[in-house]
Amino acid sequence: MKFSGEYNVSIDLKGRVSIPASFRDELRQKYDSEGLVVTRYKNGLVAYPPSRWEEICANVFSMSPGPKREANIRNRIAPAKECSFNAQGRIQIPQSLREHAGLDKDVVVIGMFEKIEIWSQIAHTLIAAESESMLDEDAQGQADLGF
Amino acid sequence: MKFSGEYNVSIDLKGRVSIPASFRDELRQKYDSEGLVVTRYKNGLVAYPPSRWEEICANVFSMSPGPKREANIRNRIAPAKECSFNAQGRIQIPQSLREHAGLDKDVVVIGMFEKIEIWSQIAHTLIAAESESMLDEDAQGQADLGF
DNA sequence: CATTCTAGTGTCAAATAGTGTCAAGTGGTG
DNA sequence: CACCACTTGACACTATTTGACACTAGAATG
Repeated sequence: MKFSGEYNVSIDLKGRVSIPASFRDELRQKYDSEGLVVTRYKNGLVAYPPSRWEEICANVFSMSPGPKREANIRNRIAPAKECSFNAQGRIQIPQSLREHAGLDKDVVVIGMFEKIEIWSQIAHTLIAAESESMLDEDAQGQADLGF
Repeated sequence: MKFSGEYNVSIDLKGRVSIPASFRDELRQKYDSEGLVVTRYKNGLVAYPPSRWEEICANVFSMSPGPKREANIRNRIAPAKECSFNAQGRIQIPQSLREHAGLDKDVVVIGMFEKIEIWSQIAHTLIAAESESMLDEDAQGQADLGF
């Protein structure tokens, strides 16, 4: 059972986000971890179990020098921060990441199997609507998938 | 734990930039240093622990004479300035470097493992957006890396 | 040569951000 | 409907960052 499900959670006045208990259980059991590595992703955030993050970093650092490697380092690796849970299961998200994602009061946390996405409610509404219309336009593709 | 994380800091009216406490701790512990060597880098600035800077200088000076060696000396080595922290953890950035990077009020400081980059907010927003669209366009590549 | 400007320094104190913890809400489950 | 686990808001406390101001050194001006 990987991370899954969509949760509306709130952010407290100091920038801490509650991570759903089911995700914390999963992390403890499958990854033996009490925290997450959070970084930028599009105009939201993404969080990985620390062990997964190490693998990703190793992959990026082994790329040959060039603009793609640099873009990954600049926009994914460098802004990343390991955040651990407090007694209430909240993580403190650094200010720069909160600003990047426009987090403020209402936040959506989504289990994406190997990773967890974190969006502001607004950004999530937008991206979900966009995805929905993409699916709409491809009735055949959807049918082929069995939907 | 090398330098990492992205911080929005401000520059005071005399051109001093606050360096995040986590970077200062790292410098003190791993490099036994109370300052940074700052120089030009693209249209921003980059800062190194003094011991790393010595190595870089040695590498440049051992190049065989030619336009590349000269360009390195002219644009990287010559403009560099060692800046030490004041009691509040700020460094004074020379005027010529501030002008080069267009620093004015809002500044972004980014930990890049062995070095620290310093950008004006505007320049950083631009470069990050550029990097982001490069990553966006290569979904396959990103998936291969494990993101 | 005296005076005025400007850039830079040192320091203080206010403002802001982050941490730890408690207890009140909330919603799901039996 | 009562219980329980989870989530949320709140508060006190600490650490960090920021704005302000007085002071110094050196350059520019008359």
